[in-house]
Order: sequence, then C-alpha cells, then structure tokens
Amino acid sequence: MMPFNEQKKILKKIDQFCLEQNLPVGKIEFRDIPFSGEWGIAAPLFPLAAADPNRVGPVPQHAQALAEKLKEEISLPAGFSRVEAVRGYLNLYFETSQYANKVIDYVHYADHCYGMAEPTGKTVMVEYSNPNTHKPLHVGHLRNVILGSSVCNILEANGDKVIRANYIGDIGLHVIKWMCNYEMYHAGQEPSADIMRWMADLYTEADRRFHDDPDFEEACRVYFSRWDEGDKDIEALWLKTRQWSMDGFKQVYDLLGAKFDRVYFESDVEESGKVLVEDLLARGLAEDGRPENPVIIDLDKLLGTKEEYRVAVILRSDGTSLYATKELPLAIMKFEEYPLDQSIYVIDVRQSLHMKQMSKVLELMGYDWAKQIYHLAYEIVNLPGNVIMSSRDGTVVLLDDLIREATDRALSIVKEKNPDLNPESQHEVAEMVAIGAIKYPMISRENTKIVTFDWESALDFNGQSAPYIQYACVRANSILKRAGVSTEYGQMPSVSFAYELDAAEVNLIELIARLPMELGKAAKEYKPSQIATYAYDLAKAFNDFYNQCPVLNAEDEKRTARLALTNAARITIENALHLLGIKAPQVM
RNA sequence: GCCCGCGUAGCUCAAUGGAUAGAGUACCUGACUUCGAAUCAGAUGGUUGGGGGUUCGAGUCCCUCCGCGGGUACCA
Repeated sequence: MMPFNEQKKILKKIDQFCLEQNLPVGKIEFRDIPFSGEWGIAAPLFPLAAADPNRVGPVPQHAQALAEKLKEEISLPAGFSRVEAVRGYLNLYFETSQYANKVIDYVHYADHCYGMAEPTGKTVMVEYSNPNTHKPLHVGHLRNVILGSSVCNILEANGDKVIRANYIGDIGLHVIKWMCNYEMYHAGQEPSADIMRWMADLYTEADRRFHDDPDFEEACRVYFSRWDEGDKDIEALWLKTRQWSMDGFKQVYDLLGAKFDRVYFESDVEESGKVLVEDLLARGLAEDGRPENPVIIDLDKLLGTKEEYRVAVILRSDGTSLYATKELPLAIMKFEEYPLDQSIYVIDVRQSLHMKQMSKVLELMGYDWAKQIYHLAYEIVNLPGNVIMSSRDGTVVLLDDLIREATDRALSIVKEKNPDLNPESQHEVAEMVAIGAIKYPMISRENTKIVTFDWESALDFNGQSAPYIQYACVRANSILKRAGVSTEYGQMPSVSFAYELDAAEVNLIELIARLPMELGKAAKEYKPSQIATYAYDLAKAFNDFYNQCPVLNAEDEKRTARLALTNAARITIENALHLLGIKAPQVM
C-alpha cells in the first residue's frame, strides 16, 4: 500500500546526494513514522552519519545536519505534503487524501481477500490437535487446536497450499481401560447427544476403578491380552467406540472451526513402525538390547556429539511399540503421500527433544526432506499457582464445561442487550462471542509463553478480548445498516477524502493498510499472536474513530467518505478475525 | 551436570537494532435525551532480573551470573 514508486525516486535522489557528498551509497532505509495523527515514512540518517569520513562531532548532530541538507536537496516530491528534518531523521509526510483514497479503494476492490498474498507454490502439511480417542478434551488440547488451525489459516492466506493433518491416538492403555469398563458396567449403552461428555464421564470412571480396584486392574490386563491376540469381538467394539470418539471430536472441531484434510491413526503405523525398527537394526543404526533392554539409537555416539541428541528409545524391551516407533513411519508416509515443501508439527514444547531426535534419525536414514520437518513448539496451559492440569488430580478443566459456561454467560448478556432478537439468533451470537472469548487468550500471547487458565479472565468479555473486536464490527455494521448503504461487492463508491481528515481517521486508515504486512510477518514466524494484537489495535482505532467522528450526521461528502471508511474497517477486522478462526457477528 | 524456554507497570501481556518502552486489568475520577456504554476520556503505575560487551543507537544481539519452568534410555 505504500507508494513504492515515490519511495524509489526519493531513494535515487538520496543516492545522488551521497555520491556528490562523497558518502557511501545504500545506507538509507525507510520505515514508518511512529507518531499518529499524520502518517508518512522516515529515514534515520545515523548509519550515513556514522560512515561519513568528513564527520566532525557526535553522530546524532551530524545525522541532523545531513537530514537538513537532504531536506533542501529533495524539496517536495509528488504525493507528499511536507518534509521535515528532526532529531536525525528525514520525515516525509504523505498527501493525505490521495493515500486515504488509495487504501480504501483497494480494500473494497479486494474485499474478503484483502490482506491475502499471491500463491507461493509451496505445499505445507500442518499436523495438529492429535487427540487420544476414548479420552476427554481439556483446555490444554484447546490451545493446540486453536494455534494449529490459526497457523493453517495464516499460511493459506499467505499463499501456501496447506494440508491439515490430524494424528489420532486410538490405541493404548487408555483405550483398554475404557472398553473394559464399558463391557463390565455399561454393556450395550449408546452415547448421549453430547458424545464428548458421555465418553469423558466413562473414561473418568474407568480411570478411577483402575487405580482403586485391583480386580478391575487385573480385568484390564486380561482384556489387553485378548486384544493382543486379535479377539474379533474386541476389535469390533474398538472400531465402534473409536467412531463415537471421532464423532465427538467432530462436534468440537465444528464448534471451533477446525477442519482436517487427512486423518492418520496410530494403529495404522504400529506394524510398519516395528518393521522399520528391524530395518534400522539391519542397517546398524539401532542397537538391540532385548530381552533385558530396549532397542535404541545412540545418536550422540553416531554423531560424535555430547549430551545433545542423547539416546532415542525406539522399541520396548518386550517388543511393544513406543511413541517414537510410530512417529518415524508416519513422517515417511506424509512425504510419500504429498509433495511437501514443509512438514509442520504443532506439538507442545516438552517434546522438543523427541522431535529433534526423530528428524535426526530420518536424516541418518538418508531422507533429504528430514530438514523440512519443523516442530512448532508451544507452551502448555497451566492453572493459577503453576499447577499442571492432571486428570488424576482432578485439576483438568474440561473443554465441554468451559464452552458451556462461557456460552451461558454470553447468552445472558445477549438477552439483556438484544431482547428482541429471536432465541435461535441469540444462541448463535452467544456461541460466537463465547468461542471467540475462549480462543483469544490462547493465541494472543507468544507460542513460547505459558498460558495460565483461570475462569475469571477466560469469561471476561471486556478489554483486550475477542468480544471487544467483535463489538467494533457490530458497531460498524450498525452504522452501515442505518445509512442504508449496500455492503455487497462493488457497491461502495470510490471517495476522494477531499477534506481535512481527523487524526482518528488517519490512524484508522493507517491500521487498515497494515494488514498485508502483519499477515506476512505472522506467516513467516508462525505467530497468530501477531494478528491477535493487530486485530485489537485495529478495533481500538475503529472505536476511536467511532467516538470522535460522526458518520451519519456528517455533511454529504464527509458522510460518504466516512461510510466507505467504516465499511473498509469492517472488512479488515473481519478478515483479521477470520485468520484467528474467530467469527464476526452482525449483532451481539 | 547438560539442553531448551521464560524474566518488561501490583497482576496478565505488547514493542522488524531506531525517536518520549505501550496496552489490558486492578484501584480512583468522569461520560448514555447522542451512529449500540461488551464503549470512551482522564489520573496512578518502570533501574525492561543483575553485571559486562558490540553499536551512532540495545527491552531486542553477544558473554556471564541469578531466579522460575520444562526436558534429559523403555509415558506421550
């Protein structure tokens, strides 16, 4: 959105000036002027001053002197309203109406694609969510889903072809416990409408029995050996109950707006994992310690490193599989199935060493693409007092409970604010607000920072939160609706902004113009927090505009311009929210 | 021990190596006969964990120390 051509011309003039003054060329770069109210670009002259062989006195003073000289040299370029030299910076202020017109017209032209980038030609797989079947989801899982799906949205908008993948833990002790408990105490029962809740309650029950009741523990052991021997009845029950879990996940994913293109099951890669272990042994990469010890790969020994890659355990001493056993064939399968330029794993930071080991093993196996594996590590969700969530201690906050509580609370506020709205719409809006409010704190902080969950702030719909941003959208919609203008594509007229813009208007336009840049940065660093912060700043700028600049009561030309600005702000906020996977309601 | 992350206002967090380190929250004072008060304005709040270094310029980069959290051969 920046007037690049003008900028280039100015840089050319500066280069010429440098040559004449016997100064090094190419030391000058433009950046935004930090002050609001009037916008433009600035060039710090410190690097040039520092490099000047004829410099006398300290750098800052010399930079100021150079800025003043340059100011005279370039005079007033087209598209700019004024030039100033201050504190070692050369500041160029844009001609406001031209710039405003350019930005707003472009937003209306691009509409819901505003901010999106051209295709990069890259294909990227993002693995996220990775739940275990037969187990409940809690807020810890929530961060993964929200982060993962938001990163997918961001990469996609930035031009990558994104394949969303989910790796489901459908085997293991937790499954055995659940099924054994089901057969003994709930045989024949079907899940209720709220599948997740029903599955979760049975899991809690099974887990409690497993710890409290030695007979049940023994029953599980027997059950496990039957499973191991390939009992057909158990397999049938497993497939049936696994599907119940998948149906429950689907409900949650729909609610959260997460979707997947490819689902991998842990059970799919267990056998191929064991075959791969044999292969690694045959190649001499792995060492077989069985029957007393497990099968390992001593990476430090192989690489000559010390306490860096450690030892990777890839098969238990009893021959049963481990996490690492299955991760290896899965990684290979991904690259066989898709022409991936990058394979991203959204997995919590505690598994960093395992991820590092896995990609190194693949590299040693000769897979060139091993370097294209990227572990997108994020910190866990804690409870106040640095308490880690544990189902054993009963400290988990179930997703189900959180969503229900938040929706209830949002609903009572919606009923209060919009009593005339029909009940279905009220519920729909409450859900959008509640889900948004839950999501925002999970993506508004950096991936590497711990999120501390507490009910009070999770249910706070004020301040720096999703509802604040959604509210700005609602206000914009309200104005547009009252004005009776169409927000359909192509219906908004181009306006000239041929009046003296208010500082709030300038600031809002500035923020609107920034979306493409913010998206690029978020995509490059896999940081939804970049967009979360930006969306809030944008909404704040709109609220500022809303308070200071009357739209409907403004006179003709100003009214038309402000309506266009209002609509452009609405589009931009909606697009930013979309990247975060947060819905923008019409009313709330 | 070794590896990774974190440390910024009372609390929760922002800030491509650039100008006077910003928001939210809490507390205090104000604003709905007004385009929707889930909002806004104002006030209070700082030795960016300590110490060195690089640089014209460091919250940001390097070194070192301190504190907290996590990981470190058969959980995932």
